[in-house]
Amino acid sequence: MAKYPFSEIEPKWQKYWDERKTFKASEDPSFSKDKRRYVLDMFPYPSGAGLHVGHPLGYIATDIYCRYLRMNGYNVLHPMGFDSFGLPAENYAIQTGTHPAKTTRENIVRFKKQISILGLSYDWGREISTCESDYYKWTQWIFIQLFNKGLAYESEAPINWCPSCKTGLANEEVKDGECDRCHTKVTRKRIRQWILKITAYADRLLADLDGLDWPEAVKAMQRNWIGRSEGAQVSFRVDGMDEAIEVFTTRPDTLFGATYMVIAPEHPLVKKLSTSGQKEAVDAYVDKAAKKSDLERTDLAKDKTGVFTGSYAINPVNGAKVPVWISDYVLISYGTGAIMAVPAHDERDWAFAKAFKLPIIQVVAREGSPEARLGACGDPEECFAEEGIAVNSGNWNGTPTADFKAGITKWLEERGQGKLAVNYKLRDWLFSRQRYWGEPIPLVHCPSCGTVPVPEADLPLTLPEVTSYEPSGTGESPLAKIEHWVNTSCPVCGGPGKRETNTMPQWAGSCWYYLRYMDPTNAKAFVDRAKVDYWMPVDLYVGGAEHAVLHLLYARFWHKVLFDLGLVNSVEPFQRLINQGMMLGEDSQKMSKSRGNVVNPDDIVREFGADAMRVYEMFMGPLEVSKPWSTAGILGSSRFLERLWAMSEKPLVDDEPSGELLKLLHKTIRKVDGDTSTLNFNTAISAMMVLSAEANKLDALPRELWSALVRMAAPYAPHLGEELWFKLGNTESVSKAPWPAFDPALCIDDEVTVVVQINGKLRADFRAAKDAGKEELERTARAMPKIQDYLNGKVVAKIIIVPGKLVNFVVH
RNA sequence: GCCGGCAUGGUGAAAUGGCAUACACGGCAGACUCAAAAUCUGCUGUCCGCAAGGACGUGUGGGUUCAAGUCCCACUGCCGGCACCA
Repeated sequence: MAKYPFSEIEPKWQKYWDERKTFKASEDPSFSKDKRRYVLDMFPYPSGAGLHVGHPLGYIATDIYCRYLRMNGYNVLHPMGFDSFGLPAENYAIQTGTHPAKTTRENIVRFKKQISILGLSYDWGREISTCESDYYKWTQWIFIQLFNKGLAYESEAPINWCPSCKTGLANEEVKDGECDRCHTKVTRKRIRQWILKITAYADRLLADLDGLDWPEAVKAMQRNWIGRSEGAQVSFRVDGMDEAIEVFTTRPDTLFGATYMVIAPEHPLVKKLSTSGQKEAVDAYVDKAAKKSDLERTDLAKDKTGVFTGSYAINPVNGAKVPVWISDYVLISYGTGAIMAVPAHDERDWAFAKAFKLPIIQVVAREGSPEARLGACGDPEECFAEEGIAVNSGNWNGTPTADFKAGITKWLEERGQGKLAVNYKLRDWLFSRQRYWGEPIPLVHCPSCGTVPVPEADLPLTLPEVTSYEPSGTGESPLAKIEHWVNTSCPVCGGPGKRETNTMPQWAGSCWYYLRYMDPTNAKAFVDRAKVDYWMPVDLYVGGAEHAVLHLLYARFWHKVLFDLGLVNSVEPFQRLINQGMMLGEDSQKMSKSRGNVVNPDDIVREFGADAMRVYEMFMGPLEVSKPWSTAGILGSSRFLERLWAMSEKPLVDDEPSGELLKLLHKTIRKVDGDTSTLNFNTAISAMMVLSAEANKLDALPRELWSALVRMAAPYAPHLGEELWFKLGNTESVSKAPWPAFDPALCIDDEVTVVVQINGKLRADFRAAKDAGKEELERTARAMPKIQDYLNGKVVAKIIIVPGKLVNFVVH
């Protein structure tokens, strides 16, 4: 038997789908809301590097699912587009002078070609590309909505700076003190930046995670990243000054143990608190801290450093005078930038107090300890950071931590010296980049009107042509040098103004692309609300886990803002999320050029066909887990498809399949149906393999069985599916055919194997009618000679009988 | 250190608390063939045994249960994330 001619079949059907727009989606009102599905892939950055077999994994999965849904009568929105602003094209432009738009468009063509040979059922009529001005016009428009809502602000605080990418980075883009993209050590730099106030949505970004059908790991990562912590804000009066230091603490119950305070080197009170004697030392320390990178301030510098200001603060609970220190272990960006230090109950304060010989007073004792009963103790030998019972705390002695926290917070509040407070680890989003290839931020700086947005009628504010793409590295983008572009008139007063020269980060375009797919050519609005109501929210979103906090957090933030503006219908954009696992190389290592273990999908398609590659990638194991590629392994999937092809050459008969085979058919439909709907594609394929192997034993195929098998296989191997469907005499795409139905009555076996156990160990089995009663099963089991041997001379203490399954004799 | 996940044959893996290893790769044997490829059939967890059969077996150690890969407790290893966040 010759190999089935996939190299002819596959292009033929791709052309057929393309010409007939088989997968075009429209807002057809005849589909009820519950018969509509929006299935989305994370869109790619069209890199010039080309794909490896792991890249299309998620695309194949969603494609199978969409084809399955269509056959089950759903109206499916399944679009694809390109995240096309980004540094690689810009860096290539710097090297070669080629305009990034040109490189990007070429890469998109290449990318589309490479994925289109896989037979993916996208509605390409909805394709979008974030770097095209008819798209980014609306990215700019949304930015203006954020600006007008007060959610965008300028700042000059020190930021994360990547010296290699020559741009500022958001917190989320820094990993282990390195730039997430290029792994260069991040430094601190003070330049003017645009920041988005994502922290204003921290509580909702956290709370709304609960209702999402997302992997626990991703939800946990976002919860961690948002990092909500509850405590108290406490005010410490500065001795001899009309000033107070505000601190945030999660342990107000340890206030009696606060023996000193620490403010960050950037704290606004640094100058005022420094006494003349300490001024020189303070200035030197602050200067040194400013030069340290975040990495030096954290990972590398576990040894505590600091300097005394010379000033003292008054502890509100006991009036004690405590010294105020400056140290870079306190971060200006968290809480109030100042802490009360309780060395006995905080590891960091403990290390600092030891280093500078500051007093340590224990105020919490382990529950049940002698100290807890006594309410007092001597100098502690180690730091105790857990909860317990208050000691050395005046009237509060004996109070458990939780009660103490609540009580002291109320006590402080009554005296106007504190209140309940919630803090988030999440920082505002550093949103501007000092680079060329991004959306220009549509703002004009006017000397008399301030910063004003570009009027909607003037959007898109397009990128000007430049002669050099090179970033200046000084914190100005290449746009700053284009005078005719920078110099403009103020949209409010008409006077001279200057354009904002920062551009947006790559995340901007991906924050709302899923909305534009619904209405990709709308020139009047970013999306028509009626279309949003038709499709949103996204029912299934599939993509890589690397976006767990970055893209997924940013997009959720923008979506909530759009919701608040009444522009979208849901508080969350992506109801269900699945992270496809990584495809490793044959050596079980991450697939990468440098390791030389990259497998190219073009080669696989040429040798085995796209259908075989699709089926194999889904057959390998669960979608979510990482697994190594095996070119030898694809043979099994290839053989399965070849068997289907060979079976299609057999004559068809109109008789019903024989009893056992009919049951197998219906059980297979039930299995494949269930597993496909839950994306358990590997076990669905396995079930089809079993059915095809059984049916292949016949010389002539029952038409009903064959038709069902072809339709079940079609979402998985769509080209072969169409070919076999037409070979069956059909004249319309199998994607328009109904998914086969199963008869539950035919899924039940008349006779089942019942196993017999002695003390839980399997000793024998027998066949019995499926509905045989307990008495009958026990009688049959007891009658077996082998079982009689085991029971002989033993006392049967108990018999467990599960009808249709087993008989277990418990003996001794 | 904290948070999340994973651990089953030579390999990818399957298994509503009820026959561990379905399906596939690889391997072995056979059929077909002058021969090979392709295809088809059978066998393939480990150990003992000529066999019948038996013992052991899902990272480790405990536990719950008539029965545990599955539930509970403690641990080990690997992967991912966070990490001076008060």
